Amino acid sequence: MATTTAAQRKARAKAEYDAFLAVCPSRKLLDRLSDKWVTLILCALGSGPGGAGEPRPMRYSELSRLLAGVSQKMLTQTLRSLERDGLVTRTVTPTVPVTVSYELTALGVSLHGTVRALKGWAETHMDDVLAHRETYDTGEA
Amino acid sequence: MATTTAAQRKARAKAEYDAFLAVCPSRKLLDRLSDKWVTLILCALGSGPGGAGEPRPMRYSELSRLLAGVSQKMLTQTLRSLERDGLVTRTVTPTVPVTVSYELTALGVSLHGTVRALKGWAETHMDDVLAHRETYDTGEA
DNA sequence: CAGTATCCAGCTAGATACTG
DNA sequence: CAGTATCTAGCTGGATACTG
Repeated sequence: MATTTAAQRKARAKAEYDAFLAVCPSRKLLDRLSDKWVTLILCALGSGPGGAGEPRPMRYSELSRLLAGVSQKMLTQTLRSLERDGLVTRTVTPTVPVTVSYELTALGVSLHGTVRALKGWAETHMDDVLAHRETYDTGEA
Repeated sequence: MATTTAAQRKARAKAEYDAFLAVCPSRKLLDRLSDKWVTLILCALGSGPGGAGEPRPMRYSELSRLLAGVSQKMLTQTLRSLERDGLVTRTVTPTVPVTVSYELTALGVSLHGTVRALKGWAETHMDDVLAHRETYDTGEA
């Protein structure tokens, strides 16, 4: 029997990894997470019919349409990395032509709130940031 | 007198900007926010003595020591962009040698919780991700 | 439909040297 | 201390063409 609960192990994990340290693997993970396409894909796959946080399976083509401007290369590459990291699942249905569906895992769902907040912040505070930039830029002239 | 409250304007802003659209300025803002150093700097400046969320002024050299591995160029560049966007303030005290202090603005504080959550998620779930990667990689062999 | 493969322009970011 | 300036290797990501 385990002498530590899952919650205890989580707490220990958080204490042991420190993204401020260059050598820490969590630094590299943070770097991967800090990606425009990661944020947008995770946001998209987490906007279920019941609202935010609920997983919503999406096809490759759906994603490619929703994430305007993403290249095939970046979409595929990002989805693969998310699959590798256990954040999304990739399900192939052998229809003709083939159908591929992507869905958030439990791990992916646990991150969804944060990336959604990031996207939401950018949209909500766009005007503030724009105003600050203008002030800064005219002051520098 | 204004016929709309600040809260109403915020809601409208959020509705008007959509980071899923390639042409939307919030897409570019999201891209800037999606940066390893932005996340770490914002985390650092928001870890006040009373805990998370409380602004904590830091000197350039303090930041450079805490964010292990950051180059002078990246630190300065990132701090400048955060200053331009109104997320941090830069205060120069004319001592000899000069002392420069960076501090989160109210806008910066409003983003702190999210970036801290991102950093925390990476540290907490590092083990899960690592486990998934191993499974994925051995399966591909 | 859902990719894979290849090429390459351009930007990024590290290293290095210098300064008020 | 807190930068600025410069150079460049190499990685990123877009464009393009092809496939099961």
